[in-house]
Amino acid sequence: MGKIDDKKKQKKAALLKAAYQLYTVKGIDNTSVSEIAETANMAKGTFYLYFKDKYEVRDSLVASQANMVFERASHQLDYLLSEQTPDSAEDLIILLIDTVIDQLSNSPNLLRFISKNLSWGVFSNLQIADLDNRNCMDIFDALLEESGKEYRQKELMIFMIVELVNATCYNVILNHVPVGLDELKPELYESIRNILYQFEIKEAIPV
Amino acid sequence: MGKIDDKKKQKKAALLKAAYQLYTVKGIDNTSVSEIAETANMAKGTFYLYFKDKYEVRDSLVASQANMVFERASHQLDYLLSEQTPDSAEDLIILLIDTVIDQLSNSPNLLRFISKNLSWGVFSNLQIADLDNRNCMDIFDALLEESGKEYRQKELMIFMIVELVNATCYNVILNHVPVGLDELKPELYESIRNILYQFEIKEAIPV
Amino acid sequence: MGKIDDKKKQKKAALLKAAYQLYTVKGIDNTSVSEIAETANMAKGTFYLYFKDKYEVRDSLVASQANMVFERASHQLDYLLSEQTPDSAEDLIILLIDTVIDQLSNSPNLLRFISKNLSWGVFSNLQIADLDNRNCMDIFDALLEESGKEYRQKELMIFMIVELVNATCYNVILNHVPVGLDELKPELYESIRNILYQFEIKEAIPV
Amino acid sequence: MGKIDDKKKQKKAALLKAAYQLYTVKGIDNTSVSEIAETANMAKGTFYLYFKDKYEVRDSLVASQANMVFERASHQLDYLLSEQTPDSAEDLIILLIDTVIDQLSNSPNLLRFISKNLSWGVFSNLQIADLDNRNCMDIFDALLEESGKEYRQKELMIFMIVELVNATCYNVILNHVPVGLDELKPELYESIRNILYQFEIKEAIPV
DNA sequence: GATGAATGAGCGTTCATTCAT
DNA sequence: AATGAATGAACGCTCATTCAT
Repeated sequence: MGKIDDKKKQKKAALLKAAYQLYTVKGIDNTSVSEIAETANMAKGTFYLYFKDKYEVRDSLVASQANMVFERASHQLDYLLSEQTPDSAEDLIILLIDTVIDQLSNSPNLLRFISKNLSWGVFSNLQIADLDNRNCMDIFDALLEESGKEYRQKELMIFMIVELVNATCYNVILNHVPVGLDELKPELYESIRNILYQFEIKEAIPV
Repeated sequence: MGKIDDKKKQKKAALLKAAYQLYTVKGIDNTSVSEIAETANMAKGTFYLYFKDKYEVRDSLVASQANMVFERASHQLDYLLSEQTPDSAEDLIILLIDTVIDQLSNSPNLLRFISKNLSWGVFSNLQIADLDNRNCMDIFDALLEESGKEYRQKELMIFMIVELVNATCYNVILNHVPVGLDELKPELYESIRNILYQFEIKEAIPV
Repeated sequence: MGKIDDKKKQKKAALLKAAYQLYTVKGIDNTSVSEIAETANMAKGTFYLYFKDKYEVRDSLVASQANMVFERASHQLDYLLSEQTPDSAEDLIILLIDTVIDQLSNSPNLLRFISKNLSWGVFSNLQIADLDNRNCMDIFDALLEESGKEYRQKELMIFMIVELVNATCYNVILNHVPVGLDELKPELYESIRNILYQFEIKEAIPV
Repeated sequence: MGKIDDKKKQKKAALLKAAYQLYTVKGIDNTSVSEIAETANMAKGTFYLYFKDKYEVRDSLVASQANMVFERASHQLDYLLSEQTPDSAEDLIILLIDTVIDQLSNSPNLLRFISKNLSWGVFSNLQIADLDNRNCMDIFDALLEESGKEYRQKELMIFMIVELVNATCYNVILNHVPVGLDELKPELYESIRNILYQFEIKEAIPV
């Protein structure tokens, strides 16, 4: 019985893989169900045994792809931390963001796909399988916790950081305007530090 | 005959209006030329007398809509300045952005449409008819000039500000996550001030 | 399943038949794919499962129809030869042409269709399935070989004969001008004999 | 009033000229009324003041173009006769055909257009304006008369000659198969002489 | 007479979806 | 479970024709 389930999972995976290739290259609107099935070496009708339509496939893909990015980023972060100690929580967060950006800059299609389809609502609740199903917010939270500092309106703060990163990287990586990624990064990270500082709760100085 | 030209302008305007309604509600990919023509109370063929295809309509709309937003913002800014003097160039820029945001928050469809279709390349070169065809960058530049301060990498700075505003407002206005617009604004404006400060060239303090 | 393949062949045959009817009556330019599908009692989309467009159907038809004519002519010739011996190679060729003409005169639509669409290039290379895939030229060649006579510029000779037959029969059979087929035939055959004689290599008379 | 009639004739002529250019290059089916009017520097609606549809234009063109060919051929023949005397009526006819062929070989579009659209019925009754509105048959007749010889079934004879010339030249000039025009001509003219001889009424030899 | 804006039927083609096998 | 033939609605687009100006 597990064998059959395996086969089904393989079919589903093949469809997802095929769809991802086509979506990122041609866009979802120019991709037909026929093409997805054909690319996955299946008959057209088989597609409908696994997905309602091509939009359900997209939703499934967005979640899994974003998942992978964060899993890889998390592993990369662990690796970096094993080698060197960062100076601060801010450094940690920027390290995390940096590894994410590097992944996206190596795969423009992935960036395009995620940026177009990943809303804040989905993102903030994204469960990361490898990390005990903690979601993205939890991960940021944990990093902030370790700093010993207090922040107000944490979700808004992370939201602003994430949107700033996403929006600027989208243009810079995909269109190379107005500057290159190397030029963007230092300014972007400086701005992130500023945002973090902006939301930091400073202890009243005791008289 | 001016009469005929008038009629043609009306037809074109009707098509643009119809297309705008449909694009904002259903997206351009799910809007057909038939629908646009029907909504504009015309025969399908008439559409093709005025536009090559639905994408030409979109491009025409993006430019004119963004144009309108900036013209209104500019007028609003002039009006506000006639009533009160801002304290600084930073205040001016934030005032400008604030009027833009208010417009967009009053018309979510407009926001959705512009956000989806206005790339940085188009935006930075957008000619504003009412302002002697100066483009958006020129307007920002002029505001910065008046401050008496010097900034490095102006284009990158403006790019980061615009993208931050656009991305955060898109989510907040359209999806009301993670906070409301009233909550976002003060933090957003504080971040903008920080970005401006970040790029400001500080004079070396003479010993 | 042979069953499914059978059904597909039937569908294709039905489309070919429908297209042939429409092409011969209205011409290919005035025949739409919709009509072909409708005439064949199919949905429009089904057409595109079997043919790229209406021109592919035409090419398929031209080949098969011309094929049929020549196969029937060949069989008819065999039959006639079993009953009576022709006096000469010229007689054989004229017999062959006569059986072709008779077929065409019995089916004006076939004549119209073949004449309009069968160029010399296609004709001269037409493979006749029943005759070991020999092409039309081979068949004429074989008949000429048997005569024991030698001909120069055989291809040009056959070309002139075929074109003369085709052009005159087209008018006579379809428009009955300037004479009837019965009146044309003897003169046409006499002309063919003359053309054959014209290209015959006569042995120099030894002194 | 003649002025107005002149203008009308000019418009009609412009439309015919435009249509001829388009028909010969793109074929009548791929030529739209819009294009004809546009090429003739007129509004689309004006076309319909002069012709019922594009097919009426074609019919008008076929007649006038064929007319021109024969007028030119006739003039050319007169000129040649003024320089040298032909040996016989057969020579005359072949000279006439030769001048026609040369015209057609210089203008493949004209050849394609005439061949496709000129049926024997139209041809045989074609009135040649310059030659006292005698038709093509009359011209051939006159040439044959001068020979002093008698021919039976003159119309059939001319029909066979014309069709043989037309069909062979069409392929040779437009497709260069199976031989070139230079190779075709001597054999074609020899065949024409044979056809003329075939229809010649030979006097019974008095005992 | 001349115009050209407007029409809308019709084209070729695609494709999501169904369903008999 | 898997197939893929069949469907037919809908698409983008063209164009002959009309008619108010």
